[in-house]
Amino acid sequence: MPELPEVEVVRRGLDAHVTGRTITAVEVLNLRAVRRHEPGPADFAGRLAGRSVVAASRRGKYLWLELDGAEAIIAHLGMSGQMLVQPEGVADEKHLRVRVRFADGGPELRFVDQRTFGGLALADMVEAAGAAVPAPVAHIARDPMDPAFDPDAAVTALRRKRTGVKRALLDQTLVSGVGNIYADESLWRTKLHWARPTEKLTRAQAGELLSAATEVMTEALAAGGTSFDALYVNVNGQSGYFERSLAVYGQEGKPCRRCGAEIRRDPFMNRSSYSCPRCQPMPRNPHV
DNA sequence: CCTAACTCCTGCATGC
DNA sequence: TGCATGCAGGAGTTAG
Repeated sequence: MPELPEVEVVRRGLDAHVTGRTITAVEVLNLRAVRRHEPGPADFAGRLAGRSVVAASRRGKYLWLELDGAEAIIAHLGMSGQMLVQPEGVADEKHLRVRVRFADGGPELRFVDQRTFGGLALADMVEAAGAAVPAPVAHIARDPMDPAFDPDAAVTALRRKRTGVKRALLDQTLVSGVGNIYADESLWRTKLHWARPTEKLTRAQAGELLSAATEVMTEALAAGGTSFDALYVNVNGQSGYFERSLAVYGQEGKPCRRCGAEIRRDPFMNRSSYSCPRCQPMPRNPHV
């Protein structure tokens, strides 16, 4: 599932293959893919023709192609979204949702998404907390890879939230970029149970958790991202290799690599949390 | 204002 | 074999 490292891999691919090019035509093959673009698919396609891409940017799991004229194509990959750069004429992917053609006649950009949780939209660039971002991203906190990321402010935000630590870590308005996989990995590295109430966290513990998240995502990025069941691929259609390095996520029943206890899976927010029962003991007052 | 549940979607694995 | 169910889950929306 695309979290920060996977989205960053895609951003780099887009920067290399799309930045500097001029759009000639956009084809929306699935309405749901542009549902966040309020004026509708015709408006989306019509307003993109003739525009130039000046940069590929990212905050957390959001990425966007900045255009001339203070607008951007904002993209969220959801669970299964892919940005593919394909030569014209290559057979359409089964779940091709949007096609973008360019004036140079080179490879086209394809948004492919099986589960359709992702989508594209055209948005205005706005000023938010000293940064220029598309309007729909204004409420998203800076991620740990952002040069302007403020760890102390993030620690304060996490501890102010009255909930379990994993819920807080997944809240993109506090710290962005972390999803279910890297949340579990970060908690394991910090030896914290996912249901630990945030108000019981010391500043030091919250800081260690953020450091662990930064560390694990940095390692994943170096490996090209994490991938399962071939749903996530980078801009050229290649999967990452970080899944081999996961300590707890998806490892139910396997021995903890630190203590040997069997990794457990708990239901959490209609999904799963993986943890080591010995390294990450359940708190006395779990916040489920 | 705050937190948590709900909802969207497709494909694969599992069970009866 | 076929059908129902569960699971993967990010984030906007709604409810309390």
